[in-house]
Amino acid sequence: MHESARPPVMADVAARAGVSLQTVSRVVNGHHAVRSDTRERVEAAIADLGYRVNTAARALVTRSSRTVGVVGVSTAEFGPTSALHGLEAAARAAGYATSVVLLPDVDRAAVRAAVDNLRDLGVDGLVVIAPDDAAVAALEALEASVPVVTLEAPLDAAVGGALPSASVDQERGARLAVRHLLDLGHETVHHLTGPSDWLEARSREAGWRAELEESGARVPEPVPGDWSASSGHRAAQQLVDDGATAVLTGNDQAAIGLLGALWQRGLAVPGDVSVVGFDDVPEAPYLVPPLTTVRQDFDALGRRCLDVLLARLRGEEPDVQRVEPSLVVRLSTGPPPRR
Amino acid sequence: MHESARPPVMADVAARAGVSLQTVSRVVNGHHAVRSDTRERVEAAIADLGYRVNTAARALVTRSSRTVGVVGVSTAEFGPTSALHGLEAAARAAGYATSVVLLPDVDRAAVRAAVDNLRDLGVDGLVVIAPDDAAVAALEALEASVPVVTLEAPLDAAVGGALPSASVDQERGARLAVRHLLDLGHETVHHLTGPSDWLEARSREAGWRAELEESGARVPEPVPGDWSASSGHRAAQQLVDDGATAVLTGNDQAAIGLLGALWQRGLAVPGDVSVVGFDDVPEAPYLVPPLTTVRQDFDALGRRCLDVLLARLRGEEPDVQRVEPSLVVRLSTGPPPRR
DNA sequence: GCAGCCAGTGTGAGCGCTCACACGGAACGG
DNA sequence: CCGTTCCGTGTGAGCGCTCACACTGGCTGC
Repeated sequence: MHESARPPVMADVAARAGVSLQTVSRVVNGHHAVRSDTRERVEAAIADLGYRVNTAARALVTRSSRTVGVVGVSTAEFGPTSALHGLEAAARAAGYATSVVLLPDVDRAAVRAAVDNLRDLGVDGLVVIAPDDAAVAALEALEASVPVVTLEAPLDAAVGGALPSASVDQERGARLAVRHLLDLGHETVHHLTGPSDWLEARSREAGWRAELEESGARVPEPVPGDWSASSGHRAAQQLVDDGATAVLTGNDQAAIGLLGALWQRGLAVPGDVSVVGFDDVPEAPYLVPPLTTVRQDFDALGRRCLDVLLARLRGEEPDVQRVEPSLVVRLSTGPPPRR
Repeated sequence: MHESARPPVMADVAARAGVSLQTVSRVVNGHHAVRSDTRERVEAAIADLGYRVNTAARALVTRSSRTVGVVGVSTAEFGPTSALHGLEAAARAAGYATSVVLLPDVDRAAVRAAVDNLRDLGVDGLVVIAPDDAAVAALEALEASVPVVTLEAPLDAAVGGALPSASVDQERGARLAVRHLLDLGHETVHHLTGPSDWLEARSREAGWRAELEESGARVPEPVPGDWSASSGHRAAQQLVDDGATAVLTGNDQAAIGLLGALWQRGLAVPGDVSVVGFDDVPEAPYLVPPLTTVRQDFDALGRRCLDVLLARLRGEEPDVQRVEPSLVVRLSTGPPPRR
């Protein structure tokens, strides 16, 4: 390692190895047409000098920054966070850097601004982990300028042209949960929804409704929630008033809130009310009582999502990737109370 | 907006506005020495053409990418995640992009590789949200090459040269919790620690110990944990065997695990055992029972951390930033059981 | 035996921008 | 009325790299 004011550039390496710039470039980029002793000489020079390629210069000429941009929601929720982790790991493995913009509010203007930020950075592709209507709407227009993939915006989204995406089969997850509860003997299953402008929330609700209808069970009015524990807490009263014996919540956070509220009212879970969450957060097995929930592999989802993006960057028309959810039965579900 | 194969460049704008390249550059960079009608003409041309500056070209010549790199741990935990959100928001507000590397394992080699990745990207500065010993050790050597700031690695860290940092006063937080429990009448307070190679965990333990000692209370053997709910769950038996009546856990996740385990054993909280967490995750008020915990403002922490980094980029020697924690008393703490 | 080929290397140009500097002209003092 | 200052603008060079192409020499093929 030499210490000098200016970091070494390719020309320094070329001079030291006694070759041309072009040859150094070939070595750096793993080009095959280089004799192996030449390659070794260049590699030695690179190591001696502590040379590192200048990404800005490379990006300028190749018009590619080998960076993917991620637009996400600024919540510390388990799902989006884990998906980001999976995505970043996959991107890094594929030689891409990851630039993020985390939005507190996912309105149309904010998404648009975030996308512009990222585009100015020269990202090769974009992933949006915020599949609510505003985000999707903001995305539709600019599809042409840079490849965009969404996480959790299924093909059947009611909005115009389908964006390529990776998603968990939410509908199936919800059906699994409803089936489980009906099989336990519950007459019907109540649903505490996620925010209705989220595609995921709508898919879960659709699955819940479909499974109930197909089983000939009454479909109770869904109770609106917003993913948060506090919304689960607030919803408890209405669910109790409705005489719910089984509740499918939009996610585990909401289930936690509901569990807390039921406990405060002296209601037993699952004795009086069975509760199923959605996500399987790491704490789920340790809640009081341990939570039955629909497990989603967010990490895999993030990886899949990157696969879709890379396929698009290669010019392919990738399929929508589906990740299968599964039901994890713990102690928060049981037979309905006897009348 | 004109559609064309090549996106417009500065020269196109210059031609359209009838000025030189340099003048366009001045307008784009908000330079003052431009007559206002010239500026308006240039701005109109920019808007017409849909021109956007090419960051790669700018970075090449300015040797600054206006990007900060963040190295974090790949856990969906509330603290690091929220800090990242705060950091990114602050960076964006300051006109910086944020590139992340999220590591599943924070060993020395991984941190080094992550830092190299980010450095190759040309980041102006680096934030490390993974203040365990391995990370700090990996950081020490390269301090010179790029400004580094750590989140949660306090000045008094036992390791060599202090890195600039922003951190919550963990010791004070732990003292607050211990004080609260002693005031309730507990003879002493047990501690379920975080991983011992984490600086935060050690600070919390130090605060816990100091407060006990200063109060003349017995200092029980701390029980080792790793931040996870499952470690809290596992620790329950030992704590019960030790006759603990009050436990301070390393974080809220561990508290959740402990709460679950106590419930399974039929022990009442706070009747038999009082529990205090650390972090104040959004679910804390809804746990069974609602959790008394030490609140940390991670979002503010992230913002502060970026302030420190920006100060360093301006060439200042910033102070270590401290964020004050506070105790949030809920229902998981009460007087000790009567004998 | 010479056209043809390919592996291995070098050459020149240029990606889009900012920097240091040069330059003309209005404003101002003496 | 001329030197000095400033404002507004333009000029040339060059950041570090990759691209398309040109070149060399040893090899195959008929």
